Amino acid sequence: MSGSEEQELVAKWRDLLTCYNNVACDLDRELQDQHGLGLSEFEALDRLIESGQDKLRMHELAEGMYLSQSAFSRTVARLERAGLVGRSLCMDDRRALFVTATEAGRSRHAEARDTHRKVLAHHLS
Amino acid sequence: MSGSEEQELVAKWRDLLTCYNNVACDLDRELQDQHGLGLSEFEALDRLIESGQDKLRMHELAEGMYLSQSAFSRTVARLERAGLVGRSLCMDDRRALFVTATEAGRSRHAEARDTHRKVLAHHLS
DNA sequence: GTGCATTTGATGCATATGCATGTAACGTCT
DNA sequence: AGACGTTACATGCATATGCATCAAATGCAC
Repeated sequence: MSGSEEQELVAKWRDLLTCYNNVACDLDRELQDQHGLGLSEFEALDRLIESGQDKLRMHELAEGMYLSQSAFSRTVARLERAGLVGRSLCMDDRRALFVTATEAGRSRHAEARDTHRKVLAHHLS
Repeated sequence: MSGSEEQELVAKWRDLLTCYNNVACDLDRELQDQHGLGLSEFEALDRLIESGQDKLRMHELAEGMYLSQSAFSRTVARLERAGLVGRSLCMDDRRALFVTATEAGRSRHAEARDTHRKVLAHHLS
């Protein structure tokens, strides 16, 4: 790999690093301040509701998410503690858990969605 | 903002989120395992050495970095504890501190640089 | 069926982070 | 010179994260 290719690669990475942190930090702060939701909590809730499914297995919801399994587990636990999702046993496979958005979860998500989109538009347009 | 524009925006954000986390997580793990350096520590050391300056004020080094002031302060503190940088008083402005890479810092950086570039190339090419 | 690897989710632990705040030095204005 | 706002760093605190590990249920080979 040539020196200039390296430089390009590093520059690309630093852009990614900076851009991500700007957006993530701002997004997390806004969501937290205005809706009491962390970034990961919103992401999980958003994906759950946008899936159109009434309930998803933990594993299905975790799929495509950027978190480690443990961090995801705790994220859902926080959502549950906040009353925004519920968990129920899956009879087909008793290792698995279903996650469902509660009514409170749906309305919180609806409120937060505007903030989310606004911050994204501000940074990524 | 139309629905499809929103979708596009969200998709863009999720790509960024996923991509960043993949690279950052992998990079941090490799740097930590192979060289005992965290991602932020490497970034700080890299920027210090690449600057070509013998010493930089904390504030100058922090500039353009993605961390909060407190996180940056602790990152440099870790580098110092590891013997990879030194800090010295700035006589012009006694609030400021100079940061300098030690010999150990320079050689550690040289070792880690390959790993860094390799991981970046693997993810961003 | 039995044994064993695999899968699913939770948890202990160490650590990095952001926010708020503290401290000291600087600059300015009067 | 004195008062006051600003700047440069450090630190207390709460929290989110990853890794390793654990427990339980499942599947698979025999």
